[in-house]
Amino acid sequence: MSLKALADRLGLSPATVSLVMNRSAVADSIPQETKDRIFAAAAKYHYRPNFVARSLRTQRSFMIGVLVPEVSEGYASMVMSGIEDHLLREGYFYFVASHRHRADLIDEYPKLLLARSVDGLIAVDTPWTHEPLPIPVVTISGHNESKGVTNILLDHELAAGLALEHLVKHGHERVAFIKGQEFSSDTEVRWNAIVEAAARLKLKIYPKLITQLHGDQPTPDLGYHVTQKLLAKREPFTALFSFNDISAIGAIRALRENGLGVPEDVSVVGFDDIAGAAFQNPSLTTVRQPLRKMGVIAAEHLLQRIARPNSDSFPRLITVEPEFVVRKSTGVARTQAKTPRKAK
Amino acid sequence: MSLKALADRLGLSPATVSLVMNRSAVADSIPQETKDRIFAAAAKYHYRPNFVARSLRTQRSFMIGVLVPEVSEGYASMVMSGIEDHLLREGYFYFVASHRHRADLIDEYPKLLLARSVDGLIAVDTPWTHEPLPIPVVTISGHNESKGVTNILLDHELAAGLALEHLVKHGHERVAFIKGQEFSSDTEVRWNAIVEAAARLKLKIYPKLITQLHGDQPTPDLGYHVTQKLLAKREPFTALFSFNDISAIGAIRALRENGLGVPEDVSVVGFDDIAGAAFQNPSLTTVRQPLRKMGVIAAEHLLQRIARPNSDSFPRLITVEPEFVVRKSTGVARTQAKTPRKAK
DNA sequence: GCCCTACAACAAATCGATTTAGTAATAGCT
DNA sequence: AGCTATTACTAAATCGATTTGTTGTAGGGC
Repeated sequence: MSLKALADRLGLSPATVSLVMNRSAVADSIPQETKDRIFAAAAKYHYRPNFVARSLRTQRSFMIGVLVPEVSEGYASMVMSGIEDHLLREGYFYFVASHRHRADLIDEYPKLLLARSVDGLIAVDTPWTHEPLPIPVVTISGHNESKGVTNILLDHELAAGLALEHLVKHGHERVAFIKGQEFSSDTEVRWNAIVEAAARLKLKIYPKLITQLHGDQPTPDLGYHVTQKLLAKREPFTALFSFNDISAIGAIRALRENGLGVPEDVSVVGFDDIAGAAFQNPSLTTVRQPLRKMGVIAAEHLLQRIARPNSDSFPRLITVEPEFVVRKSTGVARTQAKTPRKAK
Repeated sequence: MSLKALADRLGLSPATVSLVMNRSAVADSIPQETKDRIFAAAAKYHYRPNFVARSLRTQRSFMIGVLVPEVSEGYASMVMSGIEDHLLREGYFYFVASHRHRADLIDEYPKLLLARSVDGLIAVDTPWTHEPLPIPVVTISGHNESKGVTNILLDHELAAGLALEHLVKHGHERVAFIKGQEFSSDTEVRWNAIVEAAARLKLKIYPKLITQLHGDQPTPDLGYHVTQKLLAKREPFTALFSFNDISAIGAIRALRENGLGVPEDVSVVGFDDIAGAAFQNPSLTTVRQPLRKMGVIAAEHLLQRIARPNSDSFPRLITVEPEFVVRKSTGVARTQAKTPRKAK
């Protein structure tokens, strides 16, 4: 049922019907009786305006593009959940595209989405080095200074401080670190924050206790392997601060297999507080990112920018605060750091 | 840069440029030299056809709607990952809408998506009782007989058989069951398959050992609570077969808190094999659903149906096979089922 | 009786592509 | 020369809405 067909049935022109349906100011002069007739007919025939046609005419599609590394992974999907909440409430739909860290896709998808006439773009955990786009862009953990981009970032200084304070307070002096992958946009900022917080807390960082994740699959295996290698160095430590919960889970397994108890021998701190963190065994002490909230904030700011196009007065940076969640994977440091026994 | 603008620069009509760009048969008579000029200009000015305009004219949007209960949850996001893989490869984009089991949204979203001119719909783990839609619909674990719908279902008979055979083989005779929520479309079918397989294997099912999940949040808490209640009955059992991995994880925690070891006192079998299942402690024995693959299959069949509209010869039912994954949460049954001690 | 304003509605252009039904010019054939 | 066939294009309709700029008509003021 098109506008024209509806207008024909009413004996009115499409223009009139459109004006009334959209509550245009021009329709003020149209008597209530006629309006009611139009609304009644629209309801009766289940008229819904064709969005494609409307988009073509108004140059507004009410569609948003969302770029993530991978949908089937806790971080991105929590953020998406927040994004969706707000967008659908406001009458928008969104496309999801996951690039799996492939540079060609990170480059191509925004263009494809643009050709689809999306009104705006949200990039989650995706490095953003694009030329300025003709539509508003919001990044979450994007870490960049591109023109026209609103960044939503965690306060990594606070995050690092909370985690290290917790460890220091429990007597840990030899702390191992698992850094994030090269490609992860949080990696560098997070690490700098850790170095800074450690200095402030007079916690010495031992280069031999620093490892880094490699590989782009979001599985605990990465943390497992990296921890195995760390243990092979036989460099004692009483705590481990992991880049994310997924890796922390793998790390715990590796520690266990090497005869080290968590938290008796080694305290483990994760990052993110993904859905599964609380239900690990032991439950994971971790730095919670307000992921859903970050998604909501991203959507809100994007829609605000869409509503006021070519206004230059939008925030470039929005910081959200982490929360430290103490669970069972951390405890008081052993006086003597234990070296692993060989895994049987 | 529109088609018209491009045509103007070339001194040709939009018609010609469109015909050539789309490699229409009508353009066969156009000399290669002209075609090359057109392609060169298109590349030079980065011409990309406006999808909205094209959709309006051709009545094909190359957009798919995907309906899920919740994006931030392992089951749906694994399936989505498979769906996305295939769709983007074929030049489609997709909208995601999560209904969180709200009946009004389950009813409304398909209509909204239809008004958006999607070419097809995939409903994941969503009961489907809609009137026939004018576009192809594929459901995953939808369990229904609606007209015009392609169903993709797990072979629940096989799944139940695999799990119960494993338990029976290990000497389990008193097996507790956690059924799925009322609203989950898999619940009934799965349960029927379990009853059938149990009969075949001469495994007695004790009504007192049957519990059911309640609540629509995808957290282990549901499994935890239900298992607490089960234990409160002080009805002995040596194994527990849970509706899904998430609940199994919660159940394990409840068992532990009541002084029962997994798998020493109680063997636990999950369902789905979500990403975290392998990295639980103990790692979870579970029935693996090929979720990504189910997503891919759904997308494939949907696109096939879109390619051949008003053909009635499409499969109504596609069955995929589960795989039984033996890990560390199951073992040989205790000769004497142990009753829980009070949690301290 | 004439002009002006307000009212109620509509015609037509527009968004950017696709696609059918042409047309003009040249070539080929008898 | 006259006819058809081919070549190389193009005009115009169309998809379904939005929106600007009219157009009659009725009523009010003088």
